[in-house]
Order: sequence, then structure tokens, then C-alpha cells
Amino acid sequence: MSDSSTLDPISPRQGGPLGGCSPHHEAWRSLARTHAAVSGRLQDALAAAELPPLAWFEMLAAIAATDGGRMKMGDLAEALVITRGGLTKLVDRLVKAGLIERTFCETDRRVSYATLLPAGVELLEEMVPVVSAELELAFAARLSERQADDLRTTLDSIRGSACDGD
Amino acid sequence: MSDSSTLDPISPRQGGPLGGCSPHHEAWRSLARTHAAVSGRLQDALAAAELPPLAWFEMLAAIAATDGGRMKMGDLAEALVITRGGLTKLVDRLVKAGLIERTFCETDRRVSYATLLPAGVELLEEMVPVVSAELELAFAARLSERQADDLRTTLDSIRGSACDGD
DNA sequence: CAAAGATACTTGAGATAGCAACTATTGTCC
DNA sequence: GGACAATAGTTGCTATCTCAAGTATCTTTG
Repeated sequence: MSDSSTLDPISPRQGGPLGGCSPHHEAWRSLARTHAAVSGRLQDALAAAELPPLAWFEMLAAIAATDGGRMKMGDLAEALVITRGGLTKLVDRLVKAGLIERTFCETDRRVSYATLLPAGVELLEEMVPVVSAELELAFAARLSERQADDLRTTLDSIRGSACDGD
Repeated sequence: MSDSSTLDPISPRQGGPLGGCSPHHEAWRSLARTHAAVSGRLQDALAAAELPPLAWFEMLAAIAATDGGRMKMGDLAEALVITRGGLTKLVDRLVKAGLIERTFCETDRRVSYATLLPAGVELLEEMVPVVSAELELAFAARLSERQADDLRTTLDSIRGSACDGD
């Protein structure tokens, strides 16, 4: 343990056989880092405004984007890309905060909906400008609308592949 | 509570004042969803091969990409975009698994390095093909190398903005 | 040179998400 | 019609992360 003769453990491989692997690999690294960076900024901005975390915003926004202001648990889990178990607990928190409520399906009693309440709409309207401002800062600063749209298209097609090729 | 008159809580706003907000907003949604989808696939592939989680791979890969096979804790935290506290515990796990070790700096004794051990290199070499295969599947299926490179450039510039505009 | 501040890392407490097992309801097949 | 499988959601356990506070070392400044 106190022996320092363990040094130089990897002399044969230095600086790059894995770093510069493939363009796809670098693209992935960039995707992961960028997601983390932007996500972190959004969360910081929300926290600074004393608003709930980003996950709450995404859930409220997802429900608000529907026609009826309600969404099946399963669809919501898919939209937020989290597991059903995780979603149950996330919904629990928003329900406890009075932002949404659980409603049930007449025709299929296994199904329950997360339904937006007025307080949820109100909060969402407070959060939107904060999130939007931060996104403008991150995206608009160096991307044209056209570039942003191209980016979205590219990402969508990657996601398509990721789901298909199962 | 058993009263169902709470229905129609959001009649004034239906289906889109927030869904189709701005191109930047949609690009962000796509970025988040794609990251989650690809990340999930990578983790599934690693688990299926009975290999350690993605975070271990990213740490090993980050260290292996350096010249000396070692990396300062702080730099590592920045590279993986996690907090220092989180990194300490992540490193603890890899150390316990015998993949890396902590080494110390002669000139500044506050600094410690995470140094790759032979077992770590070996494991990394097992993980690389699994991760690469999955990435090829997700990226190569619909993206040319040139598109992948453009994507990386675009993402990098976003990340640049996210860090600058503090 | 000594004290105050800055930097690097660790630690403990709390929050969140995933996994697997479980309940309840619906659909299918003989 | 009744047994078996499939689907929707919830729950307990565990692992991991973040945040804030703490320790050790270095740097600056009077």
C-alpha cells in the first residue's frame, strides 16, 4: 500500500488510441457534455429564481402541450425518458405540491392520467421565461434558427435509429 | 375530493402555446431526449455484456486519453460534468475495483490524480467495442461522417456559449 | 513571517432515479 | 366461461448524485 513502485502502469499506450476513436464517438462525447452543460445551466437559472427543478418544468410542459391538459402515466414516462417507477414518484411530488392531480379512465381502469391543475399552469408560466432566456443564451448566441432546426433534425434521426435498431 | 367538477382546468390554453415555443426550445427537447435514448442504449448494451456502467467507461476513457494515464480530480470532474463530491465517490468505486489508483502531486500536495492501472486498461479495452458498436448503430445508420462532424461542431459551440455567458 | 483568503479534495445528509417484485385490470385462447 | 398471458401502475430496496460543510494545502498581503 505504501509502496510507490506501482508507477508507470500504462506506458505502452499514451494519448489517443481511445481518445480519437471515431467521429461518431467524438460526436457522442460532445452530445453528452453539451447536454450536461445546458441542463446544468437551466437548473441553476431555475434555482436562482427560486423555482422548482427542471424535471418539474419538463413534466408540466409535456402535459400542457396536450389538448386535454392531461396525459397517461405511461406516455409521460416515455416523453420524459424515465422509467415508470421514477415517474410515479415524480408525479407524487407534483401532486403533493398541488400542481397536478391524478384522474382515472372510465373505459380502462388500469390507466390513470396526470392532469394539470390551474396552479400548475400558473407555475409553468413563471418557469417558461426563465428557461427560454437561458436557452436563447445558449443556442441563439451562436446558432441561426436554421442551424437549430438542422440540429433538431439530426438529433431526431439519431434517436430514431436508437429506437429502431433494438 | 370525490367531486369531479375539477375537470377542464386549463381550457384557455390548449395544445401548443408551449409546445411549439421556439426552434431553440425544440432543439433542446430533442437534445435531451436523444441523449437519454442513446445513453440508455449504451447502458443496456454494457449491462447485457456484464460490464460496468457507462460512468466507469467514461472515466476510464477520459484518463486513457491523456498522455500520462493520469488526471487531476478536478479536471476529471469537469470532463465528466459532475460535481467534485460526486467524482470523489465515483473514483472511490473504481479504486475499490482495482481499476485506478490515487497518486499524489509532489509540488502541490492538495492535488491528487486518478491513475489508470493495468486492470483498468484491460477493462477499457473490453468496453470499447461494446460502446462503439452501439454508437455505430445509433449514429452511422443515418449520419455520414461529415454530418457527425458537423453535429459535434454545433454542439461544441453551444457548450461554448453555455460556459461563456455566465 | 503570520494571518486571511483561495484552491483541491473529502465527507455526511438528503433527494432522485433505476430495477425487480407486486397488485389490479384487461385481453386471448381453448 | 375460466385459465393464462399481457398491460398499467405502484412500492421497497439500492445506488448514485448534489449540496453544504469540513480539512488540508497553497498563495497573497501587510
